[in-house]
Amino acid sequence: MSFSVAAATVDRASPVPLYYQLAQQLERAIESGELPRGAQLGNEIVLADQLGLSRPTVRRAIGYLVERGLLVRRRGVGTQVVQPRVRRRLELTSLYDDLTSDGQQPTTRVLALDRAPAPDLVAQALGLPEGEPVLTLERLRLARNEPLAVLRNYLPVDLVALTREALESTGLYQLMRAAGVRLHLATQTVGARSASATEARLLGDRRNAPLLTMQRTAYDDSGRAVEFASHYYRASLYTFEFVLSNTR
Amino acid sequence: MSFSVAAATVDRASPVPLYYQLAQQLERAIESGELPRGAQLGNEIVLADQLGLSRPTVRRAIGYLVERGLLVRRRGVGTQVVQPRVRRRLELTSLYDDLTSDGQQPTTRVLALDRAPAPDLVAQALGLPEGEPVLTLERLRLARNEPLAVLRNYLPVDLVALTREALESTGLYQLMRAAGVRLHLATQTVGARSASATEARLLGDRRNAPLLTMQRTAYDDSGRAVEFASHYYRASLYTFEFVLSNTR
DNA sequence: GAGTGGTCTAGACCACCAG
DNA sequence: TGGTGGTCTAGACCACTCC
Repeated sequence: MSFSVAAATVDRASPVPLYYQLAQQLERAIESGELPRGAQLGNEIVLADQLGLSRPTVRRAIGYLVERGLLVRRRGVGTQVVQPRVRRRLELTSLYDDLTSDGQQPTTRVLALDRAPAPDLVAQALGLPEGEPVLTLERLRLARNEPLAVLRNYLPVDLVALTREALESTGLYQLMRAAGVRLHLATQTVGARSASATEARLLGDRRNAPLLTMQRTAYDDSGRAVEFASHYYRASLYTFEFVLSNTR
Repeated sequence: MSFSVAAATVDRASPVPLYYQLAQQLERAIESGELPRGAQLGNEIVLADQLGLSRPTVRRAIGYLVERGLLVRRRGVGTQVVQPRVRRRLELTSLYDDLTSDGQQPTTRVLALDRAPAPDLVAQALGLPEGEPVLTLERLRLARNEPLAVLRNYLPVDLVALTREALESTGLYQLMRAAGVRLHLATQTVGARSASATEARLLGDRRNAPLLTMQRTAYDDSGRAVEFASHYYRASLYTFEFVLSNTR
């Protein structure tokens, strides 16, 4: 059975690209179960016709969802829904955003917020001279009143003005975006280690408890390094999930 | 200074898509340092002209590299090289492939290879009835003669014929590909925990040593689940690295 | 205003898969 | 053999950035 996506419509007056409007509508249809696992999407040319779009535009929308693992295309066969229960692909979002959208009521305690000379590793990641002052930030993140992670971030001093109040009521990435920083790219390293006594105390866990660690360098759309982060999470409460796909 | 990519050529007789040929040549130029960090790529229309390609084809090649974090495009400005020292994006490859390409001389000891009823978690991941027999596989992976990870895999019984010999001389994914399985998509969860006494003994590490864990369900291009894996790695020897990008 | 990438179109031909 | 996606072309117009 080939599903008709007649419900989809695009708004040509909107500044949002047509392919993206279509992709979002398809994504919603998949997440709502309207397009169940295995559903055929129907051939691209007909689809384009129904929507009043060209085939390349429709293909681009489909390609976006294929890339994110929601659809599969097979030549001679068609396009099908792969994953009804979608895990969101690990995206360029913050822990705060993720917890909020999961309804986990994140809270934050600012442990430190000041300017300090950049340690070697940080200076190197941000492309600054060693010892250059950087905005240095340490936060304890809790979810449902349970300590979850310690977040250490380093930012160029001129990037964004931060206050304890702002940081306790929202996420760092939201503040950066509000300050006009457009995050574009990040490289991340995920590992594990045992908690030191200090780390264990902060997290309310036992010494040597397993920690999940993440280091990240984020770049804006000009290629400038705008953030270095070194975080650790209680492994009993947190994991990273993501989708890998093989579309050339 | 705008770099001329006159060196690039495409072979129209090749079955490899033109955009992909171009993308690979650009990637090599970036990795070799021929296109250093910050280099301008030069305008798309001229580039297309020089290469004898259409602009959409050139854009597709560039878009592929933007997606992988090697290039940045800015409207009104141009396309630049972002990352000279590229970390390979976490891709749908096996640990064996990764170690081989890093020159780390992986070796494998097969600890178990048999058919057994699928545990609940495995049956659910593979979409099989509970207790259905599955190919069950446990391997110890070493790099430079040092124990690195224990790999446990579960596969549908009819998928591929495996022998201890084959598994000790190459990677599982290579064997699956050779058997005609086309891996297309995987969902992964990365976490951490402490090693049990048994796990520690296998890895030659101490009890309670931190482990990095990874669970993966992989699908072929028809959307069929073809592998469930539950692996653990010595955290002192292994990390996951990947690039996140924000191209819609 | 000049130059860049961002989007979109309307075709064309090919490769693969199923019946 | 017919239908599907995969690739490619040659344009067009727009939005943004910088001078």
